[in-house]
Amino acid sequence: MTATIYDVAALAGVSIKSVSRVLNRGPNVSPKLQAKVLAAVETLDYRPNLSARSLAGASSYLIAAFVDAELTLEHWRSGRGNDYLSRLEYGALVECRKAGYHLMVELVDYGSPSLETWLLALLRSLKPDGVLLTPPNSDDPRVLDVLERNGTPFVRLGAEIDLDRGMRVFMDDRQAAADMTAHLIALGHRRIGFIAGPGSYAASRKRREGFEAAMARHGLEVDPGLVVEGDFTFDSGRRAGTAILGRPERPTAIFASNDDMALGVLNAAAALGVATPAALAVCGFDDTPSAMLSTPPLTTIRQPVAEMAAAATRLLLPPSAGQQGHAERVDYALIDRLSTRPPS
Amino acid sequence: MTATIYDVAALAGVSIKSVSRVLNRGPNVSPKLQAKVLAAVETLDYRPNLSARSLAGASSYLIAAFVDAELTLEHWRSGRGNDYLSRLEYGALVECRKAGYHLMVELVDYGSPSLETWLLALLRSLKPDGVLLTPPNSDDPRVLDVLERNGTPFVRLGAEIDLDRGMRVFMDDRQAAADMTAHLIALGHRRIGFIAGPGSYAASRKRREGFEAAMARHGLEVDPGLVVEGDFTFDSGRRAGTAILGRPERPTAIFASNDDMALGVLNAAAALGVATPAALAVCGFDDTPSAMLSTPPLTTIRQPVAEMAAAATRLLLPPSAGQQGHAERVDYALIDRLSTRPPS
DNA sequence: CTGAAAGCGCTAACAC
DNA sequence: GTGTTAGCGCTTTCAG
Repeated sequence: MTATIYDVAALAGVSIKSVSRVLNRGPNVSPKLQAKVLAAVETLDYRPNLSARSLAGASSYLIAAFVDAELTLEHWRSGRGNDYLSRLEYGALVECRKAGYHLMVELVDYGSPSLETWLLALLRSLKPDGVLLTPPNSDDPRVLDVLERNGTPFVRLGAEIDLDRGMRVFMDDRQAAADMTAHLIALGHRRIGFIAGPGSYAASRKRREGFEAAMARHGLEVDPGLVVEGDFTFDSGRRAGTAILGRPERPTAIFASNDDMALGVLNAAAALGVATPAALAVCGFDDTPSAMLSTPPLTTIRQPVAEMAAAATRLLLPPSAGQQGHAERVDYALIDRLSTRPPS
Repeated sequence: MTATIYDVAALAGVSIKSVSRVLNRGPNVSPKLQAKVLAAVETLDYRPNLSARSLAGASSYLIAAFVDAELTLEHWRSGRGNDYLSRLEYGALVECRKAGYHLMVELVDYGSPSLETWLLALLRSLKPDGVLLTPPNSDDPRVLDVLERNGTPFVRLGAEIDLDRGMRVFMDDRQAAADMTAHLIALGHRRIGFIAGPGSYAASRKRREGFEAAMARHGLEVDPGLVVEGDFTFDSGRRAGTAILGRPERPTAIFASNDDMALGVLNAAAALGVATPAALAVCGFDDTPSAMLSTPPLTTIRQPVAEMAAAATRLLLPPSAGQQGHAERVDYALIDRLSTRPPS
């Protein structure tokens, strides 16, 4: 009932191999033959069966995105959503679609002791043509090992270590944080509070470095009492904000390492009767959807997750497929909204 | 190099058919044989190849989620994120994983004139064991036609028309809106503003009906000047809020049909110097991540998207697979946060 | 209860 | 340029 390659070949009066060649842009196809095949494909509304292709050939037309199961489940359970994954998926999906590929998101248990075994089994059962690795797992040596051993091309998003392994797509977190800090300084702020992310995240460390570097470059001192470490959640931001605003000499601005924490600061300020942005400028990092929905809307760094995913996917797809060692930097943008203004 | 079913059979000293039977829980397997096979599978770290399974058998171990391409891309471009998709994926992914299935998200161009052709081709090339349909496309007759013609089981999320086609999972938007309205009334509110969603969405209409029904049941009049239609965006909520709050007799509460619009109302109130929740109670619908990150945090209805997706996925998976006509209702929850309190 | 053989629909060598 | 022929790794008849 469903048309197969044989039906197309029969209708076009050629061999199945010719049909295959036309469909796969193989060499040595006369225009006439191509036209006949294409016409037959059209009439029969034929589409090659993915499984058969994958089974017979080297390509599965499938890209897999490996996502940390625990982190992802925790995000979802807590109702915090998973904006990162959502954006990643858009970028990857759009590129896959253009090229006739499909995307499969796989939850990977990075905590499992049998991770390697499990991963290898997954790779063999799925045979993806390429794998997208998201942080913090872009830096997991076990994953890199398995992928390399299996010969599967992969792109690491925001990787920080072993930079010569696989392909990479990243943004400059350090410079972005420095830019944001410089932006506050240009506005006239001198006492600036900073809420860091967990030190276990490479991106957290980079952002903090950028903040400190920019302050130093402008000859400004970082008051240690104005730097607090949070864990990227709203609550930790609220607590950190409350602590910082409770100090005898208040800062005129607070830079939080991500948007959720910045929103927590906004909440803390409201609770303490500190007007934002009049009495306190607040800025974040990531440009999550909530950032533009807050009052006041948040000045932040737009992390181009979707673009990163799109670039990464293109690296995995032909014709650029699998350029070992290739690294690509994508640009961030400072989004200037209403939560930052000069100190009064 | 990669272990196949032959390797397992050889190691276990049985035929490949027996291995297949054990793996597929087929009938007539002696415990001894099963143990031998399982041991061999373990040692070889064997995992059946998905493509081969799909090609040979009736099952592809694949569930596809059809998502509106245009809507999704628009969400992405606007930076609004796509919380719905993210939650959907969570629910579906978790269930798929338990059952050894894989999830594939496909962007579908519902605006395309060749939609049917394209869909059919997709179904034939992927051969998914089931399809998850998201609104507003759960109600697209062309999609339902293709799916039915192709014999692919499908579940419609939040469908409103042709209720006898396929399987369905839904929540009671009308009752939820009525509950929220009753909640405001119980708090002491009498003049209540309402911001409706676009009339083209079935859910919008239901929510509005629920609001009106609850008001009527409590003998309260709906002031037409206090009901404005938005388009589910923050901006439309802000505009609607500004309009409502600009009226001579202000309401003491505003119920927005989704969270983004409710956040817009919060923003409008702040701009007009109207204190929330002291002078104005605000509530939303959906419980998006932003709802708990706002100041004040938003009272809202938690739409159990993940649970709906999980339930839908279970309906597609064995043993319950494809119970034509089956419909399942999932429960919402009224999340009472700080944006609503009695009128002062 | 278990095994042998026949494909599923395609790609890839290898001929012609 | 184009066609023939083997498989890819599994499930499914159909025998035993």
